[in-house]
Amino acid sequence: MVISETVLYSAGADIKNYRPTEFIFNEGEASHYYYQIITGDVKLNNYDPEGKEFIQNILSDGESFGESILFIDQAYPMNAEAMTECSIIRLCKSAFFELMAKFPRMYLEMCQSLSQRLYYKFIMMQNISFQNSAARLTGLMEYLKGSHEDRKPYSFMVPLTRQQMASLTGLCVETTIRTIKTMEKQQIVKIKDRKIYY
DNA sequence: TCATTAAAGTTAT
DNA sequence: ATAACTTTAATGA
Repeated sequence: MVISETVLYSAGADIKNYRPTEFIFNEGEASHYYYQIITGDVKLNNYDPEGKEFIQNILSDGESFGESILFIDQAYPMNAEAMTECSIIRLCKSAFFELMAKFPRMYLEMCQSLSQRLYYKFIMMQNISFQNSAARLTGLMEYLKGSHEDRKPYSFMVPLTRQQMASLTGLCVETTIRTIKTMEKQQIVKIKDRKIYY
């Protein structure tokens, strides 16, 4: 979902800047804002009691977040944490709904955006229940490559660290590394300068 | 098959 | 320099 910045400003939005590792909102809090990233990367995550992170999603420039909970009266089920220096525009709940009411076209786009998120969640849930590390990782890479033009093998550089891939698939880093290595031997991926090409 | 632990090398800040 | 990331190896569920 991308709403033009001018529209957001005239609706009363403001900008907030965040430093890496800073939380934009926390699990358990009530949701009050629609957030849209101007620049930077944000991850939606959870930490289990032992402190191990599970990343729900990673978002970048132009993408929005937090809106899925805006429609219901529920606390956030995850944290939003800045991964880089971030400039984020936010619009409060009431103004957001006024905007949606005023521009049906925008409302439709919002539905499409939510649908897209749901699709991602569904795919990833299936991936993770496929009880085997190689399948989980290919599933993740296949999804990421989906938003990429070139379908050829090795044409897509996975824009994630092994650590992040592990946190997205619920695997541990070491398993991720080993699995990627055997996948390289099987010619499923190529590795160049530590970057993974799929 | 995978997580965990530990130890060490590498890269980024 | 120091933290973050990557890698290898041993061990156990």
